[in-house]
Amino acid sequence: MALESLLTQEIEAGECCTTADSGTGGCCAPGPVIGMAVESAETLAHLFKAISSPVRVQMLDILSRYAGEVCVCDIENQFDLSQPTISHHLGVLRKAGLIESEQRGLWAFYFVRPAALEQLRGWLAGIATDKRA
Amino acid sequence: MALESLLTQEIEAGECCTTADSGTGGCCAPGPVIGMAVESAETLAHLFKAISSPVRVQMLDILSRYAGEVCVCDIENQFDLSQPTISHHLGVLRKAGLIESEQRGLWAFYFVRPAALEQLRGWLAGIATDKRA
DNA sequence: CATGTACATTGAAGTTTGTCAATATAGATT
DNA sequence: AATCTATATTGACAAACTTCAATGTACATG
Repeated sequence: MALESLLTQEIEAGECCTTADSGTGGCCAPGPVIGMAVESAETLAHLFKAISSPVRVQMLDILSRYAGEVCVCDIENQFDLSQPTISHHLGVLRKAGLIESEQRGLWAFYFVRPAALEQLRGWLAGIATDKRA
Repeated sequence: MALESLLTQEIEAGECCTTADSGTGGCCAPGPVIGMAVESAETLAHLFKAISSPVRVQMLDILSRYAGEVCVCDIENQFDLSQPTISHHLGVLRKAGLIESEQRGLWAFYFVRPAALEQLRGWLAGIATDKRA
């Protein structure tokens, strides 16, 4: 209730919100109430973490442009990194569910998985932005 | 040229791509050619990294729901974390350009910045997904 | 001005991440 | 079978991240 009032009321001097200090020692809203589900946050954060490296951003970019048609050695050549490191980054993206691989003969071909991306798009679309900034 | 051919040609046995070993010792496409600009990747990765923690995902969620109207102490109460830790996470989001703060008397009110979010939305929208998965 | 309150910064400890060298695996070639 | 080639895994180390206690800052109040 603290927050709902905040949205419509002016803040009085001496209180940071309307239900200041409701017994628990805190100044404002009590416990974890207003946030999203914790598991959702963890799932999303895990996906974002997988894309939180420039190398992996570029990998996704490459894989999306040449969907399913670049072998790991092609990807390897785009970076100044060792083969195990490339393999590691692909593994991070794969374990996060963002990409998938298909073995063809001696080579592995990766491609982007739509489902995971859709989750990110959906959440980002729902993040409303303030009017003023 | 290696990759363009890959998209239309079948892979011959014994080669992972059509221009295999063009003198440099590699098997496929040479140097960094097919990827996006490195700075773009770094910028995007930096933004994604800022959202790569469950705490910060929840913070963005809260800030978007109660845009510009939650003080730090409100946010603080939603987590089982110390005040400096909350301040740290807000700082990460702020330094990444995802949120901004406004001081009102004794309290600080944060709100989401549309520009940064739009960058992420734009890139994610451009990541094409393969037909098969 | 002295004190209290909201928030930020600093410093330190434990954990995670990025990277590579070395090694393993598995399919292809001879 | 022996060898070669593409990719994955393991182990190790440095860098970065998360967290908290302690301290600093700035506004507000008595």
